[in-house]
Amino acid sequence: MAAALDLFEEHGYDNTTVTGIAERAGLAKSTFFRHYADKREVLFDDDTLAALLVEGIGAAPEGATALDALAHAFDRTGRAVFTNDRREFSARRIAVIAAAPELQERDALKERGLIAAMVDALERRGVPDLTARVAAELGALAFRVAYERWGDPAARDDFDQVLRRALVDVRDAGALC
Amino acid sequence: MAAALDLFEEHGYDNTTVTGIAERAGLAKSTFFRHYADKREVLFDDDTLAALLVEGIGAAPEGATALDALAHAFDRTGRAVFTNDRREFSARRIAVIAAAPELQERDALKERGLIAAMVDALERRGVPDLTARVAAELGALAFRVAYERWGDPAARDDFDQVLRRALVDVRDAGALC
DNA sequence: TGCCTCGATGGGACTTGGTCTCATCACCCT
DNA sequence: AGGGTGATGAGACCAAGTCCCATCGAGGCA
Repeated sequence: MAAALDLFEEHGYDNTTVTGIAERAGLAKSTFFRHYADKREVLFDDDTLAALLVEGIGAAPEGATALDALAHAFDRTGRAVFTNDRREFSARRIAVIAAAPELQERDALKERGLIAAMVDALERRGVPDLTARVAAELGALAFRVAYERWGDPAARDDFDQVLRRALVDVRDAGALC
Repeated sequence: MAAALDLFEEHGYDNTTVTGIAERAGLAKSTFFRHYADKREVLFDDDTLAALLVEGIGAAPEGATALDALAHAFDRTGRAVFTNDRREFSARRIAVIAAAPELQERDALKERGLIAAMVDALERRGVPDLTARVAAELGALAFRVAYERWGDPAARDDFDQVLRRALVDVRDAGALC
């Protein structure tokens, strides 16, 4: 993954071959595809996030609203996954993805997966379907906003704080619609 | 596009080759790629939707809130693009996309594009950034819900009615978060 | 020590998506 | 009749992704 990120930065996604990535990492092309389903996946292989979110939503206090359950899950998840030593990496990753449509595509799909997982977890709490979908969508938006803000080198707060703040901002903005 | 939809239904997306699609349509492979940027794009080549939405948002009455502007745009757009004779086609298209991850990926990216266009149009009306993002996200959700409901063969209403209804539902659900 | 198993890797053949170039063909204009 | 022009066909070519088989190294075991 590190080799891929380097090469994508240096030559662009399109001008980087899987053979090149593997070579740089000291592996064969076939070994690359044994670890990643395809070239895009090399920047998206994290499944732990969804699992943690689902668990956190399930563990939220009984009477919490949908967005409160999300806030609870975010608090438990944020700092665990996005440690401060990954901040610089996140910024580089965001920049590379923003420059390659194929990576944006994968990013959008992964986000859909996250949203679907959140909707599932909310519905298991008894939240009605459409409410769950709206809440998950807003949660995902807050997450994206937080990820961008946190990736800023000038930012100093931990991810969970940034995320909580973003969720409040999104909720407030939603009240103005 | 018709040839592709047929073959995707019959053999699945993965087991359909571009050569096969072109053959069925009486064309050469190179001609296919002259019309569509890639194999996925054959089901997503519609740019008019975004343009109509942007225009509709710009034309909404001055004092309207963000979601009201979206509702206005939806009213002008709905029936123009999604005529009743395309209802069956939409249902087939949805089913094919749901069965192929690569198509879902493209679908997710196109939706992001639509959202970005709506955010732009809203910001040009003076709507603050985060409010615009929330509104566009909710609008996209309403759009997706409406597209699904409208594709149901049992549905009888025109698309713009279904869409308006979906937007109200989403707004109500948002109030419960 | 020698043998065996097993998971991870390397290597290479093969299919398909996608790009590019060149030739051809139909049509239109004068 | 001739010459431009835009759409198409044909095929070479590259890279992504699949598949199969050979190899290697780390234990486990007699």
